[in-house]
Amino acid sequence: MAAKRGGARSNRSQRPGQPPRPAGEPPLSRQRIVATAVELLDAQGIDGLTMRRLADHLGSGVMSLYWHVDSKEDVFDLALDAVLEYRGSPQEPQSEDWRGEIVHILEDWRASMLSHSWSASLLPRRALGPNILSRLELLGKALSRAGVADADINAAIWSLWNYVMGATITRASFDLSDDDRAAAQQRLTRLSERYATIERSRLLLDDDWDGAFRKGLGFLLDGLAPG
Amino acid sequence: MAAKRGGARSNRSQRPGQPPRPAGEPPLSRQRIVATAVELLDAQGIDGLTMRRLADHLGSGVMSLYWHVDSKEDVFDLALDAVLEYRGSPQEPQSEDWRGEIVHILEDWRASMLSHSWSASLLPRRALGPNILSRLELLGKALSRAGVADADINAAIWSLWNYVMGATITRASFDLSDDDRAAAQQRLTRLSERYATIERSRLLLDDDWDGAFRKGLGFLLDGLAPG
DNA sequence: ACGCGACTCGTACGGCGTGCGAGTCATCCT
DNA sequence: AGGATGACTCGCACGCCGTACGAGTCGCGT
Repeated sequence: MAAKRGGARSNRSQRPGQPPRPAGEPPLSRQRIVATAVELLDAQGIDGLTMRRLADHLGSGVMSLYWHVDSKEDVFDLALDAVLEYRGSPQEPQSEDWRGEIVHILEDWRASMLSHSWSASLLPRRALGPNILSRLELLGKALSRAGVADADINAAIWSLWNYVMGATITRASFDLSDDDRAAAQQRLTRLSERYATIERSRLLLDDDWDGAFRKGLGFLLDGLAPG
Repeated sequence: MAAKRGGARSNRSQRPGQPPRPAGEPPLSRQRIVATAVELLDAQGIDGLTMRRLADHLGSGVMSLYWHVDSKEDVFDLALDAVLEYRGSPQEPQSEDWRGEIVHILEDWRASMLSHSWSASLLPRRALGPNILSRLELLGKALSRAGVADADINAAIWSLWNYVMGATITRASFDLSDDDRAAAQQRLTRLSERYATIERSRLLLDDDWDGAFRKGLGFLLDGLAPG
């Protein structure tokens, strides 16, 4: 009763005969809306997505969107899950190199999110879509094969999830402000008595994000499955 | 030139003689604005903070706020940093239990953010305020004392930061949806062939967040400073 | 012929952040 | 004393937002 219509739209294409579309635009559909939303988000960031702009890009009226989606929140959810689809190696390698496999899963995850940088700051407040769950499942399987005790599996999964989320979100948000970071480091230097250690290590200037990600992930995996 | 006035407001209280305030409200000030913003955020969440509401609670006109802050973004920044102030143990323990110390720093950090749950989803897109830097400095010192090599210090700091951020953000966002999680787990069960592993481990039902946080942190520290 | 469901969309409402410029009042300079 | 200055407050108005509502179109089953 809340919305005009509950959840399951998408009776797409059950249209029996081809309805001759004039020429201009293909018909509106959930998929087309989501795809366009992702484009817009990629191009303009989170604030760049408005229902009006979305409708413009689709060549439709604003309110038509609401037949296919429940709300703008809904659009965010769909766009996020769409972007996080996992195209893993097609033939399950099932190798014994569980560590390499886990690293691969997580690096791919991070890469997916970083190539749509809005997704990092979006994910925290959204539900887990099916594509996210698939990734978690994959991770769980790999950990299990790696010999992590059943009792530790959940903690292990969450640890890795936490690490990846934190790293990705941090990376995505620092990315934007390149000379801000230089400025910040300078501020540190000026106050070097208060921030001696991180000033010395040049924490804010270090920009080998990928290396740092791998290194930290290595530490974590060392702890998770020693030997 | 961008804003009417750059950064350094805050010539507060340099007023020579007490200007006799009538009785009603104390004068507007950056501090009062930030404090009220935090109250509002705590009570109503991120969307609950609007400039109009903020002004109402302060008993002032909306536009008066803009004398003291640059923009709503500015208010967010200030509120975030205010909430993340570290009130550590007053007498630096300087103990040899570096591990306990690190755990304490990070648990306190997490607790600070969780007690203002909006902060978790806000932090990703903001600059590092002085209070955040202080915490990083503390962490760096402790790691250094723990014997982490200079070359690894940055990676270690970021690893712990990532872990804490990820864990906190995840916790804060899952918190809100308690039976959503039950529903999600049920969905898993229905599709148990696709999600066998995480269904079996009851990943989505496990709600010992604090325990999982400590456990995962333990893993990471094991990897960071073995022995 | 007619109703019905799927779908589209114009209008309108209430709320938002904030630019602008006018108003108040204590202080300082002459 | 008189005027200028600067700190601060605030009402108005603009353009944008998400979306409730209800009217309109069109192909189909009867």
